[in-house]
Formats: sequence, C-alpha cells, structure tokens
Amino acid sequence: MSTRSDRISADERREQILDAAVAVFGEFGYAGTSTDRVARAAGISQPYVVRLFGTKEQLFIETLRHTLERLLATFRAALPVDAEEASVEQRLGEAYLRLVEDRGVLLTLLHGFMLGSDPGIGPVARDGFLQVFRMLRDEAGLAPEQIHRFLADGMLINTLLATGIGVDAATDRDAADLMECTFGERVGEVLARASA
Amino acid sequence: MSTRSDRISADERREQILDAAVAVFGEFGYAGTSTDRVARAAGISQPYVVRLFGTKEQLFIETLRHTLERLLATFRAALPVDAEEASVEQRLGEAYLRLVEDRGVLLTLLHGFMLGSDPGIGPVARDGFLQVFRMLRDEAGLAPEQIHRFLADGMLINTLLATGIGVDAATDRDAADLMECTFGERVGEVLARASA
DNA sequence: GTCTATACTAGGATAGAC
DNA sequence: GTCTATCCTAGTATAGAC
Repeated sequence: MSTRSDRISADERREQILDAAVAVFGEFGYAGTSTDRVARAAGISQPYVVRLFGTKEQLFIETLRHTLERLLATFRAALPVDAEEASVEQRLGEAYLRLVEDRGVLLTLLHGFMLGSDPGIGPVARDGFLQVFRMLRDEAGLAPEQIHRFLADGMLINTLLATGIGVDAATDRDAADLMECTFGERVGEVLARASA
Repeated sequence: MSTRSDRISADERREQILDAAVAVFGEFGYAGTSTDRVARAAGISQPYVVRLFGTKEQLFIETLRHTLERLLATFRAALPVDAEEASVEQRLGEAYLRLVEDRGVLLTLLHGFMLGSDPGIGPVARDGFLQVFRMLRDEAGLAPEQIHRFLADGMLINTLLATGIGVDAATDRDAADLMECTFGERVGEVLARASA
C-alpha cells in the first residue's frame, strides 16, 4: 500500500493511487468506498485523488481497467509451454490462483462484474470479460467446451474465495468437502494460502 | 413491488419490505442502498424500516436469508422426478434459471457472497452456500464431481447474467459465442429473457 | 504537484406524536 | 402500527493557496 514520497510525477502518482484503489474497492465495493479512504491508503489528500481522476466513478473505471489488464497480462505470461508436463488450462489456472490470492484483485473484478447495469462501468466489465474469452479462444487455442469449463471453474473459485468458505473448512467438514470437490488435489495449497 | 395499504400486521409489513429490499439491494448493492429507497419501494417511511429491522445491516442479513431460503425451496421443488426424461441436474438447472431471471434475487445473492469478510453478513452467506451444497449431496444425491460441475456452471451463469453480456450478444459475435458455449441449446431462451 | 478549507448533500438512526 | 421532524456524520466535489 504505497508509501508516501513528496512531489513525484502525476503518472507515478496515478499508479500509486490505482494500486491503493484496488485494495480499497475490493474491500468495500464501489459504493462502499470513499475517495478519502483511497487517498489515505495512497498517502495523499482526498481532493487530490478527485483532481487526478475527476470523479469516483472514473477512478473505479480506471481501477477496473487496470485490474483487467493485469489479468490479461498474467494469462499471457502463462501461455508459453514450460518445462513441466502441464496443459494450457493447468498453467492458466495456476497463474489465476496466484493472481487472485490478492483479495483486492479478486474482489475488484467481481464488483465490476456485478455493476453490469451501470452505464459507465458495465461496458468496461463486459469488454474485459470478452477480452478474456477471446484470449482463451485465439491465443490459448481452447475449444468452446474447454473455455466453458475453464471459465465456470474460475467463477466457482471466485465465489468460494470471496465468501471465505475456505476458512470454515478448518472446523466444518462439509466446507472442507466442498473445497475438496472444487480444488481437487490443490486444496491443501489453497487452504494454506487462505489462512495466511 | 408491494402496493401500500394502511395498518397491516407487522409480519405482513416485514414481508413487503423484504420483497422490496431484494429488488433494491440487488440493484444498488449493500453499501449503495439507502434504507430510504427500500422504504419508498415498500410504500412506507424510512424510520419505520429502521424501526422494524433495527439497522440496515440487519435488514440486509434478513433479506439475504430470505433469498437463500427461496433458493433452497426452489431447488427442493425441482427434485421430484417429472414426466419428462430430464436428469436431476437438468431439473435443478432449469429451476435455477427461472429463479435468477429475477435480477434482484440474482444480485442479492451475489452481493451477499462478496461480503464474506463482513463479520455479520459473511457467516450467513457461507451458511447459505453450504446448505445448497448439502442439499445437492444429500437430497439430490449428486456425486462430488457432479456437484462441482453444477456449482461451477451456476457461478458462470451468474456472472454472465450479472454483467449483462447477453445484451451485447445481439450485436457482438464473440459475446454470442460466449453465451452459446455456456448455455448450449438453451441460449435462445436465455437471450429472449434477457432482452425482455 | 499537492494541500487546507469548505460548501453542500445524502443517509442512518433517534425522539416523540398520533 | 406508522409518521414527521430532526440530529449528526460521512462523503463528493470545488476554490484557492503554496
């Protein structure tokens, strides 16, 4: 959460603010986030955030775009075949899990998707989702049914991580079973991260 | 959205308010919803909503519980074998699609799931999700891998409906393909509902 | 490039009447 | 059972100085 240092370039400052914003929007959602909270997380004053981004909506839109770009970049970095015997889907899945370990990233994306009816935010969210779809089809070379599976698994993972059912898994047998049947052999790993 | 009629029993009034609340919380999210908006949707005054539910958080929690119960009830009603040759999963899937046609229901559930970190709301959301899991396992008799598929598909459906990608499908070929590869032969039906 | 001061609105919750 | 009036806080955005 970016430490303060006086008088840096506006571009650098924007980056700092966006990083802070991912965490804050993720935690409190779009409506629940105040520009002041983002400002404090970035170590600057509230009016300056507004000055740089215009409105809170614009700030969220840019934060969402920023996060979607990070998602795309993460997937692209996982495309080239590695030394292991992993399939494309496995490589992409691994990369995704590592990315959404950052709860801010996970929830900023989800909050964006849920604002589909918002005239300013909806189009950005849909466009981002479609870009992922195209990437899976054109760059990863997945067939329709593979895309379907990959996305569906991803959305279930999102939900389980968002609700935090993994934390219950330590004490609740059913929660553990649910995690197990979703994450398979990777449960241990995921649960370890969840409690960390 | 419940029409006003003076001096009914508190219980009836609570039901009216909960119905209104599902629609409003769905549209604006937890933080984005004002108790005043819910009150107006229910045709009563804002302080009376607070009087009946204590706090906005309590109102949301009861709204979420109410919606989760409706979900469970919908699934249970779809369990008994019907005249058609449909599998349990197909019957449950059909029932689910009809339920979440109500955007308020869909989004209230999703908003609830995303508030997993909230100390008051998180436990309710997790408990609801676990109840669904148990129902699929114990009452529908699904095997772990079937549950996994069913839930994953459901979560993808949620996301596509929430973002509103179906609306884009009319003009964007990729959006149409994405809908197709998720909903299969049921696309037409879903898209027709989406535009209605 | 960044701040302080501030205007203005919205919203949760309470008091108390009917 | 339900309302009106009201308090108080929080939050967006602007003006203007440094």
